Amino acid sequence: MSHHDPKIADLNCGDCPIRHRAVCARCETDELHQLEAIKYYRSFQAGQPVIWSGDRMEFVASVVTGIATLTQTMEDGRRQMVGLLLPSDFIGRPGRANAAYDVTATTDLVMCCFRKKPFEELMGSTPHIAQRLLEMTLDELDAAREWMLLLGRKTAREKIASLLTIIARRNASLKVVSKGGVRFDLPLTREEMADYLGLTLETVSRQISILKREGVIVLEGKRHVIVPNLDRLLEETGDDSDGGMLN
Amino acid sequence: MSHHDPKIADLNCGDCPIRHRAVCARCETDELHQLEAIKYYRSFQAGQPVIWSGDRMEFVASVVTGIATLTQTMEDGRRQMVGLLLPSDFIGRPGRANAAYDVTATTDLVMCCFRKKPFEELMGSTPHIAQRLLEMTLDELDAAREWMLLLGRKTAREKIASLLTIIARRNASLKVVSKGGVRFDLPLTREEMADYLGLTLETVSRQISILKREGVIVLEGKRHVIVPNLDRLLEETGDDSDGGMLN
DNA sequence: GGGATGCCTTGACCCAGATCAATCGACCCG
DNA sequence: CGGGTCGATTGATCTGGGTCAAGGCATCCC
Repeated sequence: MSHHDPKIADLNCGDCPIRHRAVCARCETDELHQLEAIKYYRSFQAGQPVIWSGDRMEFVASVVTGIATLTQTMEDGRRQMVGLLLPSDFIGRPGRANAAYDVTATTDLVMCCFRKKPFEELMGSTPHIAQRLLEMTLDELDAAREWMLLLGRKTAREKIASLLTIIARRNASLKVVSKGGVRFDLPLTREEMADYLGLTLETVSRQISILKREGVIVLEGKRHVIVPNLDRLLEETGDDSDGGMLN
Repeated sequence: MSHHDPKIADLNCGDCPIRHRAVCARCETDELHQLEAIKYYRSFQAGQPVIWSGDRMEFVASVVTGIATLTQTMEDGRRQMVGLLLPSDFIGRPGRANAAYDVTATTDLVMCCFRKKPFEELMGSTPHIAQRLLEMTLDELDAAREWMLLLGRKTAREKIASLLTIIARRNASLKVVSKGGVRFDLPLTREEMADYLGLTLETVSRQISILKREGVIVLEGKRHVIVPNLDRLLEETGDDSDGGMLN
């Protein structure tokens, strides 16, 4: 990835791919300059840890490119992923000194970081940042609650179908194939999928095989998924079929 | 409850029991007067629905006394509780027209409501409200993520112990008995506990019986719980024993 | 070429928790 | 008082997904 991303360190906020979806989305140009003054980029390779739970956090950040995960671990090693961070998602919590979760880069990752102290000060004087952060946090809360339904009540098959649907929906790099079909790469290993879904990796593997056998999905290698008919996949999620007109 | 709460409708914000923990916690007296001008109280009896998912919501609110629940339901009837709203907790989402969850009063409930439109305007002009709401939303997000770990990875016994611990910790009406022990009333039926924990009501009942048989808890009637040794209960939750020094 | 490693798949078996069903007790009401 | 309702308990049985174990298939490195 980095070899055709030559000068991300010099990236101008105006040209930033997440300019209109990240915490800075609502900022006017002068506010953007203030953020620009305290920002710096950090890159991580796929698989690298970004922070461990309990570590002191000197910064908050936005994901620019790549994918990171938030994970909680119990003493005996049981793990539950509690968040999937895609481009424009926010990492860290203003007003908290230590990380509450393990953060890991699952693909190559570029983050736009702000030192915490100046960011917090800027938030006090720039309502546009605080407003956007509130909005993003409310969205994350909704996503967390949807995930609670999945973890508490869905079957293994429904969990897999739901995860594939979410990746298909949120992933910018997806390609449309034919009418009603899409294709995309899985950004997670089977084990990471299991950690996200509250399953074991064996069950994930088996359910994917079953969906493949039934023609709901087609695999090209282990990671590339083709969904010939997205509606068909949607039926398997257990969710309200009619997209549930919220908002 | 209402017979010794004679004039809640006339309650002055200065005397409000949730004055220092709700959305209004950070407000100065003049800001409080502005909120006071648009507030009104609503009461619900135990068991009454407050709103159904999808309904138009004309207000946002704080829980003043009592307990409400947020629940999601799948078409086939599977239910998952996604939030437990205790006094000072906030209901509704600024900027959203329709409710995303079913809200139900599980005990007699009094809410302090604000019509949505004026509240949103006030939020724009009163950073103290938006700040506090952001803080509360971040706390709820953390709670939701802790619940994701419970739903995805804990055993039935650990789930019950965790729920009892949370109720013991958050419940103001709890009494301390002897050294290291507490007693309190369960605000939920077995079925509601099951909906919260991602279990069936039979499993909830069985696990409670087992904890009782082992002396971890003592029941007085169906609803009143005595925990002779809170540390003992804590050991059963599966959580880090040392309260996990965050923040 | 031939290990070694990482990720994935598949099979055999088992068990925690779901399901189905009967019973109990507290409370209410005619 | 007897019958109905609602919540809770307990038993018997079943099963979805966990656990344990054996390969498979790339990729990498000596």
